[in-house]
Amino acid sequence: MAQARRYAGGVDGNRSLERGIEILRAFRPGVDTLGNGEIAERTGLPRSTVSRLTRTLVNSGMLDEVRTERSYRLAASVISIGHAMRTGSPVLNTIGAMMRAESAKRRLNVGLATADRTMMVYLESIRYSPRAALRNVVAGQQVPMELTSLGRAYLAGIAEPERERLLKLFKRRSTAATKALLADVRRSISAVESDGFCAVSWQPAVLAVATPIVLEGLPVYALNMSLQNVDRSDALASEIGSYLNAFAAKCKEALAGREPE
Amino acid sequence: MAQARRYAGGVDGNRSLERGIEILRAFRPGVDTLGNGEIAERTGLPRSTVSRLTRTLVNSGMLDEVRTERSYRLAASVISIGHAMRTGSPVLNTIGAMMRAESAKRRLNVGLATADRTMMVYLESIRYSPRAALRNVVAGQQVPMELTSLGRAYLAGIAEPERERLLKLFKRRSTAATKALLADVRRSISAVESDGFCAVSWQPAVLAVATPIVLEGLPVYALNMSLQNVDRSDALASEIGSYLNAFAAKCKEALAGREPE
DNA sequence: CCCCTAATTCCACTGAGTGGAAATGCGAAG
DNA sequence: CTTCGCATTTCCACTCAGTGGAATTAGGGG
Repeated sequence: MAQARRYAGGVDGNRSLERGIEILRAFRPGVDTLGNGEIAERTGLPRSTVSRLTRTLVNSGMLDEVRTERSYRLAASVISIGHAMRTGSPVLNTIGAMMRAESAKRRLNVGLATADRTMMVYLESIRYSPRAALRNVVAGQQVPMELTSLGRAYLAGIAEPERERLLKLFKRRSTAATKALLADVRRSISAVESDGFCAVSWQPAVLAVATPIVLEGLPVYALNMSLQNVDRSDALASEIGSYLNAFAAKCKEALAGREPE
Repeated sequence: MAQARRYAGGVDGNRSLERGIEILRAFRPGVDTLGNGEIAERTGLPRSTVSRLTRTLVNSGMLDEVRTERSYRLAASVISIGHAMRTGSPVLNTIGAMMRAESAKRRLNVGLATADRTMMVYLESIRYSPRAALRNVVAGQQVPMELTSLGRAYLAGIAEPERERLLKLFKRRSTAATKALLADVRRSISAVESDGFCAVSWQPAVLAVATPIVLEGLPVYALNMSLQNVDRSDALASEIGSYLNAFAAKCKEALAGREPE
């Protein structure tokens, strides 16, 4: 009776685990609860399978069940694992404090991110604000790779084949202006290669510059500095860029010291 | 040849998914990389199984592989899921800003947490600091349930049978002073029932008071306020406690307004 | 109260997953 | 460069865990 479509993962890869992770991923930022039906829709999995997997995720503490509305939400466990990821990260451990100091010194925002598929994910984002009405740190927030300085610096830092693979994905998803966009992305990558950084303003009146951090045995990271409420100008971009280059050099030095550990 | 011990999960529950989650959990705060061997040791799973599951987790983006040292670390994906959890949380969305305002107004730390097994996990922790040398927000950080005001307030907020189940677990794990400790926990629970809050100083010179937040269709949360560099005094505790009660009432009002949504 | 919708459980089937053994890879020592 | 020793990965035959369509149950609205 079971007409399971043959699993493509082959000998490596565990189908149920993959599917369970897919279910967790179905909870995108902003969604609170999802019912099994919605999950089945979003993931394309059979409803009965979803029913069983969500139950397992509840038992494992990754989901909380909301009996009154027959639905689920991400449980606190996921942020404790996220916290473990951040405290484990040797890069964040080493340069987190430096980033804070630099933000205060230069009076601008400093961020550190790496890639999750086609998005950049902040590991840390320090917002400079003159008054202590500080923002909450947005660790975990995602921004699109192809539109941001962070993402383009990342692209400049990774190996050729992976870069081309990602560029193809952008082509597929952005509806309009693809050609101009891709050219712009490549221009940013060249800028990183020649100047060490690239500058982008994907949000109005925000100027951001970023540079890749490439270290053996670690994913490629991107470090950025940004400033709000300014007009984009090449002079300003290169000023911030020079700060960024200097700071990135200091970071790499610090990281080189503690890496072999 | 395969002599798999019969899976206890029965018809509900997916063994592979459970095991995969166990592997993610093996990365506790502070650990950077783990090899398959270490993971097998920590989880008690067969080495070959671990090998296959870690590969799946890499393919699913939850782990990064460090080829040079044949090991794995948590990938950025886990913090984006964590971020989704935080931005989805209706409680945090509603009272996050209020917490920040309250922290500034009362000049003390304000935190919001819920339970992950026997630990309390901060969803938000706003540290008051007179100078803007603010700390990074420690969302995701865990503190032991039985030793903290947060945890005891949580215990006071949950249903009887679940509470007794947890108390038994504490008995099992704490080596010394169990009896005195449990009595102390029960005293805190009584305090919550009579005064609305409990006060605990589990860290030297830090006074913390907490109160539960119980809402239909949501996990039980605990809200706390704390102050550093003070001596524990009942007068101070009840002063902060009254602030906390007032603030919690305001929070519950705000939450009642937006819950039915 | 009864229908309608959606989630859950049932069930027979089978291939996905298993774990011990063998092979492979990697680093260190000679 | 070769050999040894350890750890990880691959192989493989076996079988039970997992599957998904159908039946059932549970809610919620009229």
